[in-house]
Amino acid sequence: MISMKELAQHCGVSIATVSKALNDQSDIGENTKLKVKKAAEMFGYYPNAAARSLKTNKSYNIGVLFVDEANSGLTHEYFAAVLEGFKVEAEKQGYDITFINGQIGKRKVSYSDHCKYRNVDGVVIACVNFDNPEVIDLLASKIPVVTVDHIHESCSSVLSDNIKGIEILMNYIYEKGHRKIAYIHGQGTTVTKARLTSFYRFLESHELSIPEGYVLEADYLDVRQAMVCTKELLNRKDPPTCILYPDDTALIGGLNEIRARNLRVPEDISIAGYDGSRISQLLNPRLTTISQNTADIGMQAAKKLISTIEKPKTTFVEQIIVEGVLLEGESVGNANIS
Amino acid sequence: MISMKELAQHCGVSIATVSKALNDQSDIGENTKLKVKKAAEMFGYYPNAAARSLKTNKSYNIGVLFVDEANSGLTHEYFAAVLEGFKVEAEKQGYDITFINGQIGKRKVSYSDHCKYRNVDGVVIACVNFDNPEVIDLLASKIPVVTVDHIHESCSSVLSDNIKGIEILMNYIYEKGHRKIAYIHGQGTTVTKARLTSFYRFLESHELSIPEGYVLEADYLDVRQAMVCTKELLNRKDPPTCILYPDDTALIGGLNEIRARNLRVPEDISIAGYDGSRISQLLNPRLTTISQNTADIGMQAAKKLISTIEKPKTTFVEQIIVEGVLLEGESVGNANIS
DNA sequence: TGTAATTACGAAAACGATTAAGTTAAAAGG
DNA sequence: CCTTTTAACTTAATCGTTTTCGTAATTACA
Repeated sequence: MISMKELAQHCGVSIATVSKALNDQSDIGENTKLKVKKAAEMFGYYPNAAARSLKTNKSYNIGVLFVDEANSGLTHEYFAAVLEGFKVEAEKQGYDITFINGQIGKRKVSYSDHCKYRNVDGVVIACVNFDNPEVIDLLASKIPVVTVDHIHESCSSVLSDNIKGIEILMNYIYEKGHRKIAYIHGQGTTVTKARLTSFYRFLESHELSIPEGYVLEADYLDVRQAMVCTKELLNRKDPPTCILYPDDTALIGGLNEIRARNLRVPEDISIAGYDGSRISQLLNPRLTTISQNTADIGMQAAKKLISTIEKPKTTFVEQIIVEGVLLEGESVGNANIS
Repeated sequence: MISMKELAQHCGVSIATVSKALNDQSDIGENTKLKVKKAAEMFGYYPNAAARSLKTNKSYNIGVLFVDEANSGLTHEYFAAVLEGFKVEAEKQGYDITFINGQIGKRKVSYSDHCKYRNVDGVVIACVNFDNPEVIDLLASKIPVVTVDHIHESCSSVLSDNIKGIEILMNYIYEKGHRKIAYIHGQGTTVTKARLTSFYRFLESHELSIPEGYVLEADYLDVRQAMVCTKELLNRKDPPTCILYPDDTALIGGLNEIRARNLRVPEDISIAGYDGSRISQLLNPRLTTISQNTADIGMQAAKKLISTIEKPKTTFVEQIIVEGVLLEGESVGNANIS
């Protein structure tokens, strides 16, 4: 409301002095600084973001880019949770958050142009499709970027530890005596690759071999596809004793198919999810799943991005791996060793 | 990247001409306009948001304020879905979205100061606690506001039709033969009041009377409290034949309690949720619930807010009511009329 | 005491847009 | 043919900051 000009008048100094005093510049006397700061406090002065941004090329604003082919946006439970963690940390450090999109007014522009238009200091990208040319374009730009769950050579990323996640999960399942383990996995993405690799690696290191057709593909969060895959597995002559799902939601599709056949979980068949979503712990039986520490992932992303923004010279590009934990529910039981 | 100055040089006109041409002002010749616009297109020119905002006091930026006591933020499924709807519509109309919070840099400020700092053109408030003095302060400010699920005399609001929602639901339940209907309702908020009123009104108009203790209070989304309430109801000598829950998530607490007693839904007892959340349709049995049209609520809020911003004179304060629809699942069965 | 260095501040030019007011040239009017 | 309108620009001020450079006053030093 009140501007520097008025503050300056009140303090009997020039505008320049006010600016410098508030920014703690060295060429202002201690008592002047105090006087100005007190007046600013009194009048409830705060700088005009636009003016400051215009002059300094710094907006204290961070862009968030999220595009998935399903256009789920904020309704994507995992992403929303990560973003919430990101938001909390960013705000703590004095940054605000603005969504990046492909428009300026009525005109269609690229994501990177939108970022420049809003002059965001950096961008966090969490999106399924990193092949999108516009996303690639943004990654190639000068704007500091941190990606979530995707590795790119030019920027830091925060990754949920999918390798270890599957490892922990498989280990638990193995210990329970399961040997006939099927994996309905998600599609595309770095995440899928990591999990699948980890899955095969586990099999290998434990000298397990699974029949052809035990590894199936279904979209993330897609209940119907998971159901179809489950049906396929259960129809086999050699059905698995345990099925891994791409995520907790998809699992429900499988669960419904299982129940439709009057099979009990975990007595007749074991199932495991991924994500540690809210419902996973509300279902009956409670799901055994890997809980991704979304709040931490978000926080780490914010910390890294802000560090990249503020100390570009001393911040290196790195991959930050955030471990998940096993949520031991009741959906994986002891295998009937027959 | 390229500024008006450079555009002007290229076109051989003054900066003012460029500005006016791009803004379609009447005192610029048609051919000049065309020339400028073409050049702008060619060079990929877009205005500098900060400069424009500074000069015009318009930011094409909308603030989003969400504070609930649980600090669930974006992980709040209902809010996230509403916000997504809001975002889509706002972006379509050329507005960006920024989260409002209580900080500028390292300093604590009020929400309304934060809004002024970022110079947002308007704010959408969706929060449980409208008694928060800072929220009241913001509502009292000059900034255009639209609230979601809360009525305030000075601004428009978009409301899920809780009156009708409960009415539809009760009607359905009634038609199924239920007469002993219990209601575990949420706490505080305008929403709760509307639903509760509608509930009682229905009873009255159908000359139903329910025993003392059939109406209980439990926090929204609180699984444990819902479980406790359910326990209390089932322990009665005259247990209800149908229980309404504050929301689909809380319902799961009740469902678990019901299952723990080896009761079947809906054969032994019927239950109904509220929200039409994603899981509600994944559970077995599928929930009978009221689906709130979150995308529409968000869209309406955005439309109203932008209209208030752009045409303050001709836009009136109003309450926009968005109807929900009954999602008929299998959780409400025919009452055993005994 | 005279000069150099230091301290504390102010004047003014940016940043990139918008816009009121001024200017020129052509068209219109008598 | 001269004056008035109108059309089509340009000039320059402005939004609220930051920052470079300049300057006055004080202090340090020989």
